[in-house]
Amino acid sequence: MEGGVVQGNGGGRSMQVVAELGRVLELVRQLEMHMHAASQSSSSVELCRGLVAQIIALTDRSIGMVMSSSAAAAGAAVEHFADTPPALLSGTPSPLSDVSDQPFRTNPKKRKTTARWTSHMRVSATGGTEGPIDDGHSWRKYGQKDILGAKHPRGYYRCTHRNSQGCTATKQVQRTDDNPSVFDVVYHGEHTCRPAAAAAAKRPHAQTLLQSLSAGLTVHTDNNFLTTAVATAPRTPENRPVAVQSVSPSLASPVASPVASDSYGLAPSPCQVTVGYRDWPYTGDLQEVVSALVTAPAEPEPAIDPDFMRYYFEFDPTFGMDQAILFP
DNA sequence: CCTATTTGACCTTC
DNA sequence: GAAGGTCAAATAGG
Repeated sequence: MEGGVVQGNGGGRSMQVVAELGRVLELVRQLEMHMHAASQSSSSVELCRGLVAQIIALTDRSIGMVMSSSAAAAGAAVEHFADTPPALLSGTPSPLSDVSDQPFRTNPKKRKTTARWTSHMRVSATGGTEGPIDDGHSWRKYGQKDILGAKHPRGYYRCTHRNSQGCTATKQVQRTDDNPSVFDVVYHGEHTCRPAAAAAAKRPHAQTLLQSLSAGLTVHTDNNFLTTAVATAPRTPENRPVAVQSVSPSLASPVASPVASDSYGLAPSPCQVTVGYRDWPYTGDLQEVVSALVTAPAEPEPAIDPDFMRYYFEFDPTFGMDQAILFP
């Protein structure tokens, strides 16, 4: 196993949901604003009611999109269920959070496990008969169990470095009933092992990494290198796409974003940035990285101060990006 | 020979 | 007692 390749999820449906949730977020912010004024004005109360109705409708629609895409997920790719580590969550409970607490299938007789699930995702394998994706770690199978009500047995894996390095990470892999080439994978615990030489050797070449990142991010340019990056790539817990991990030298003038989850500012030019995946970072010149990642044609750019480049990376923590920009 | 997988037995929890 | 999770001896494969 471990020879499979993550297939893209098309991105279209995800992007729709992202757009919908973005509007929900905006409405909630407006609601919060008007709620402060609501005690003094009856028109604000009416406004709040209207906003609540819109939020409910949008949320319903988003949930519907997710549910329908899950149902139609035959052969499709990666579904990342509410697994983002707490530190990365914006504090809003996910409507899917129930799912992560119930690995694989709901079973009233199933014993409760200690709440240490770290990740639940659905992955598909190319070829159909191979195991799910190689997630960058080496695993050793230590058991298999037929599960009541499931067509396929569940495999139990632990980190190969459990004995040598005391790494306690484990995962469970099970084919879904609907589509045998689609696997449910539950990860337990965090890897504490050092990546072996073999794993390090799997690191893609810089150009490959950038190409992969380019395929996984929707990046737009606007005037003055204004860019927007939204992660759409399938990801594993170990390798979340990261828009920008760090900027060096540090920003000349970080600017507070009008939207809390966004970050933008002026970067000195030349400037080194680190992008890529959590375990596979790539550091390069900002301009080079941006041009490598850009998928939308650039607007004609007005003259800017050659010593600075303005950049803008949209940051959506719910989509598994670790961080947008590290302000000094 | 070494390492990984298989599989029945055993353990834990409900 | 049932179901899920883990252990460890037997086996397979390089």
